[in-house]
This record gives sequence, structure tokens and C-alpha cells, in this order.
Amino acid sequence: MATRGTRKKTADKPRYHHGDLRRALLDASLALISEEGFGALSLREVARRAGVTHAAPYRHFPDKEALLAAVAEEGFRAMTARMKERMVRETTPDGRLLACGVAYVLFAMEHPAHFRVMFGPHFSHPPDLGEAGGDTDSFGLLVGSLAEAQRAGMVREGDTQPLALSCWSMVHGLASLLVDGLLARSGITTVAQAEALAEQTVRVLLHGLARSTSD
Amino acid sequence: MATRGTRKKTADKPRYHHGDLRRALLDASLALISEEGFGALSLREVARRAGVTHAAPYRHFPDKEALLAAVAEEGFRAMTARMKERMVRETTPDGRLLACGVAYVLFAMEHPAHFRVMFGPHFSHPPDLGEAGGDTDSFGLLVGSLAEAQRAGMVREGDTQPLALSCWSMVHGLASLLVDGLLARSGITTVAQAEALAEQTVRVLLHGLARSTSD
DNA sequence: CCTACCGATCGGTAGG
DNA sequence: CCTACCGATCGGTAGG
Repeated sequence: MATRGTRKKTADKPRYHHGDLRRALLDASLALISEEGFGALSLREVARRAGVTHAAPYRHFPDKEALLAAVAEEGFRAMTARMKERMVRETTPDGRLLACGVAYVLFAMEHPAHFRVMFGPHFSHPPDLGEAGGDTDSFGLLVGSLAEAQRAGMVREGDTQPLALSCWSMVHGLASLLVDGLLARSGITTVAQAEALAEQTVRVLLHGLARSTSD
Repeated sequence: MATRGTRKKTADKPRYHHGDLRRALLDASLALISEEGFGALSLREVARRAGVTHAAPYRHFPDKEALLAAVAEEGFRAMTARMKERMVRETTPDGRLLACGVAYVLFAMEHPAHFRVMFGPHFSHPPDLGEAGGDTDSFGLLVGSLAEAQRAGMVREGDTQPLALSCWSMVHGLASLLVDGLLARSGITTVAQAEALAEQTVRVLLHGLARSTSD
């Protein structure tokens, strides 16, 4: 009994009686998904990892879907930022278009948990990719740079929308295969390898977009 | 009490005391995923839908992952068959390559639950896409027709493998976006629309593959 | 943000 | 292929 009342020997559970529990919950969610896969994500396990009781998250998110929505929104914001970051360095329309696509794939490789939440089939309604022009409007960046490339004569004329869907499909497919580990047996495991493949792949697509297929 | 002992008024639960429970379990899994999403899939609910006790499935599958593996394998077999079916109608190398890609997308649209299980992040190990030349080797079909197109001079020379990854990414991305409903707001909802988009998209890619980007 | 509690569901097994 | 059972986990709420 002599030791009763002294500091507990295990103070290993950080507590969040301050303002950053929300952040801690988001981080815990991402770590959990990365380590155990999406199926392992539960509000209770997230709370556990964040060092709080399983009732605490409800102070910040009304339910599980709200937590995921917050993760997804953060992901779209980060992805859009990543795309802009690489695009502004470029000086040509097709350079920007290429950068746009490569950044999409890089984001997925660097933030697989975010990517899974953003595009996984977890929501009742598929996510809206952000208001036009907003800082989550990654699709808008693609459409914009594609239209610019059209005006510059580097991409065939015609309705921009279906062409944008082709571009999106290309990078989304590559990103998905990478995140799900399906290209590992083809030897693509590092970010550098993924970037090289993305560049090559998007270049092929841009080349295909340059002129009408009936040429 | 007069009615006691007579036929129960609800005989609505079909029983599988014959040989087709395995098939029924696979079908129930697919229906469940289609209707409620992948997250709703549990062995117990599958058993319920198949009209058996939750212990019955263990007679056919050692665990949940084994059930999913069976669904996935069936999916790869069906997808490969779908691709072959469309490819044999074609008389040119690039026709076969196009058919190969379009069939991939069509399969996903027609069998979204299969597609989700095949490529969803549900397995400890990502699925092997089948032994080379086997009836689940869809990737082999792609590589084969791509190599054929190269020999015919319709696709640039060089290592076939990375080019095949570009093709796979393209159709896999389109299929994924379609299955997850992300192209619905772009107005692509029917199989016919998806097929048209897939054709256009793969044509763009083939055009890009025709010659070196440095031409 | 915590304790204590609810009903529900789950994967899996024993034993027949 | 069924009944009966196990321990575990879950989402969510009451009440403080």
C-alpha cells in the first residue's frame, strides 16, 4: 500500500483532454487502415489508438461515416494541393497535364489510406469531388489543364469531358493497382518506380490524345 | 390448437439438403455484396440468405476468406472467358486488343460484385491472376494480344510488360470508376454508355501506343 | 471526456 | 446440415 497514491507506473496512454482529439482520431484512422486494412476500421479501435474511451469520438463525429467523410475530404484537399504543387512548376500545357496525372498517382502511393477512403465503396453516396474551383476540386484541375492543352493545339479538339474521363481512368487505374499491391509482382514497389511508370503511361495517353484516332 | 401439427403456414425458407449449397453460397455472397456493399458481407448473413444455418457453410469453406477466394476465382474465370469471347470475333491484332480491353470493362459493369471481390483489398495476399495460359489468365490474354500487335507493327516495339501495365491501368481505372458509381454524375450509367466510353478510351490509348512518343 | 450499459452481430467450434 | 454454445467486438446512448 506504500505505493498507492504515487504516480502509476504505466502512463503510456496519452490522453486528449485538449483540443487535438479530432486530429488524433483522423491520424489513428489512417494508421489503422494502413496497418490492418480498411476492414479493421472501427470507431472503437480508432478511439483506443487515440488513447480515449470509445464514447469520446462522438464529441467530434456524429457517427462512423462522418469520420470517414472527414478523412476523405482531407484527402481530396491534400491531393488537389499535390497536383497544384507539381503543375505550377511546369511551363507548357502538356507539361502541366502530365504533372497533373503523375501527381495523382504519387498521392495515392504516398497516402494509400487516404486514397482508399476517398475512393473505396464505403459511402452511401459516392463522394462529390469538391465544388468547382474549390481546394478539393482535383477533377477541375484536370479538366482545366486538358482544355488548356486543347486550346494550345496539343490535344485534339472536341468535348473536353469524355477526354477528361479517359485521363482520369488512366491515372486512377494505375493508382488503384499500385495501392492494392497488384503491381508488386511486376516489380513496381517503390515510389520512384511508380513515378516512372506513371510518367511513361501518361505520356502514352497524351500522345494518343494529340490527334484524332482517324488520322 | 386445432391447427397444431398441420403444415406450417410459412415454408418460405428453401433448404439445401442436396448438393448445390456451395453454389447457393456463392450466389448469396454476390447478391449480398451487390445489394448491401462489401462491408455487409458476413458468413452468417450469407448462410441466412442461402437458407441454412450459419454453421453449414463450414462444410464447404474452411473460413470466410476461402469463400471469397472461390468467388474471386470464379470471377477471373468468367472475365477471361468474356475477353476471349469478344476477341475471337476480331480479325485484326488491334481489333483483338481493343476487344480485350472493352471486355474487361464490360465484365466489371455486368458483374460488379465479382469485380469488387477480385480486386478489393480483402485478401492477405493479392490474388494471383492465374497461371500463365490457364483459363483465369486474363492478364496473359492482354500481354499476348499486345505482343501480337507489336509484331504486326501496330504497337511500338520494346518491352511488352510496361506497355501491358499501361493498358491494364486504363481499363482497370475505367472499370473501377464505373463500378464505384463515380461516373454516374458524368452521365455514364448504362452498360451501353460504358461500352462506348471504353471503346473511345481504349482507342485513344492504342493510338498513343502506335508509335514512340519521341516521333 | 468517462463509466456503464444496451442489443446485436460476428467467426468459429462441439457434438450430434 | 442442425442446435447450442463460446468469447469477442461492434455502434450507439444515458447520464454525469
